[in-house]
Amino acid sequence: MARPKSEDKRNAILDAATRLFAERGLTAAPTSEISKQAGVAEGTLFTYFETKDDLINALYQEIKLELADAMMSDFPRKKNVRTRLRHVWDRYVNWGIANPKQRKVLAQLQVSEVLTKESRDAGGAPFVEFQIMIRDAIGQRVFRNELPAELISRSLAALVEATIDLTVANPSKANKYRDSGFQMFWAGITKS
Amino acid sequence: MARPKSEDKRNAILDAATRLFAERGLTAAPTSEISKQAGVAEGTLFTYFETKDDLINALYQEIKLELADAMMSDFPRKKNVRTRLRHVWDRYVNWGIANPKQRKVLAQLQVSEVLTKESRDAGGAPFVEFQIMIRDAIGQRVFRNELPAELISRSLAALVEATIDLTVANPSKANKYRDSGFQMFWAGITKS
DNA sequence: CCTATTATTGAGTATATACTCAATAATACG
DNA sequence: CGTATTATTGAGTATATACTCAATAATAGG
Repeated sequence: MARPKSEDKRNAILDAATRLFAERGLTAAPTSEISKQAGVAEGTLFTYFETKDDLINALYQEIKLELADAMMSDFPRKKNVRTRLRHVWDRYVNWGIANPKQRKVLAQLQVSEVLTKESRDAGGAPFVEFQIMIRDAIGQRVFRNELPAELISRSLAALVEATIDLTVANPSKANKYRDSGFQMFWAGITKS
Repeated sequence: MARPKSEDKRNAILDAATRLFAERGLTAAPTSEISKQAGVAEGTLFTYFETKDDLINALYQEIKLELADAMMSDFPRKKNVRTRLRHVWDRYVNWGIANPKQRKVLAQLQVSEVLTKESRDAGGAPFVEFQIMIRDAIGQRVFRNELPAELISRSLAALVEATIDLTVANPSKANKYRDSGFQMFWAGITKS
């Protein structure tokens, strides 16, 4: 294996793509610009990613992994469900505020037609521990009766996203939004 | 004014665009294909919409208007807040199930970079009555303290979207999903 | 029925951009 | 070192597509 690929260049390409996709959208960000901003020749981009679609799919998995890492680091496995959910909630909110471009790209990718089923599956993989927690809690009847697990995960994600948007628009109320948002979520899923 | 434009042709173009955008995404649907499916020459498309971006912006406003009409028709203005919210909830869910393509296009448009601020404002206009209802209810302390109006609207939208997705995946449980989703929403926003 | 005006057509154009490839440079390994 | 292998470069290519425009058709108003 003579002359290995550089992890740095790969990351530079993914970083530049994140910036440009967030600013201009997936299709309005040409590979020529991405490679220029990454500090490599355009041809080099294609030694790291066979096609632009491959780059997009790789970026999706990368960002999902970052998000999962942020959410699940120091996860308090021994604490009760509410504490664990609050942990995930806070980490997710913090990540979103700190990484607006990643968040914007993710929003575009979720609805795009270029993501393969494999990418979607791979993107979900880092969240299995979270999903297992939800299923366990359902088994232990922590939540309102008959609530599907997917409804719970999706409402968490949706309320976090709304919380982040509000916080970005009005940063001084960050703590208030974080609390109200979680209270609303928790009240919605638990028994009255 | 010799030879007027045809409302039918305009609608045919918007319909074809909806289909193609839903199937292939905004940028992968060429104007040549849109006009072909609409049964007009490509040049005709550009007499109805100056640019493709204009077409996209017009389509956005059109779909938002349809959705608002569906949600607010027969709106029970005299009934209590819960009943009114449930009305909106049910209509929104029904519209989403009946109009999967419109819903998919809307999801793409919300995160796209081509929507102008004017379009976003115009798209929100048909929902003012709904927004006013929320603000009134907040004034009357119907909801949990300190919940921002935007958090309420967004969580309704998000939970409806999740409910629709679940229903489409498992139509026999439509009624169950519709009920659990709304219960979750209502429990989340009202005082315990 | 005339005619001024505007819609319709579709072949043609200008432009953008994903991807290629021959030449060159770097490096792992013997 | 020497060399086989692979990365790097960037000018060039093939292709796609948004938009134009001259010719033609339709229609409102007189």
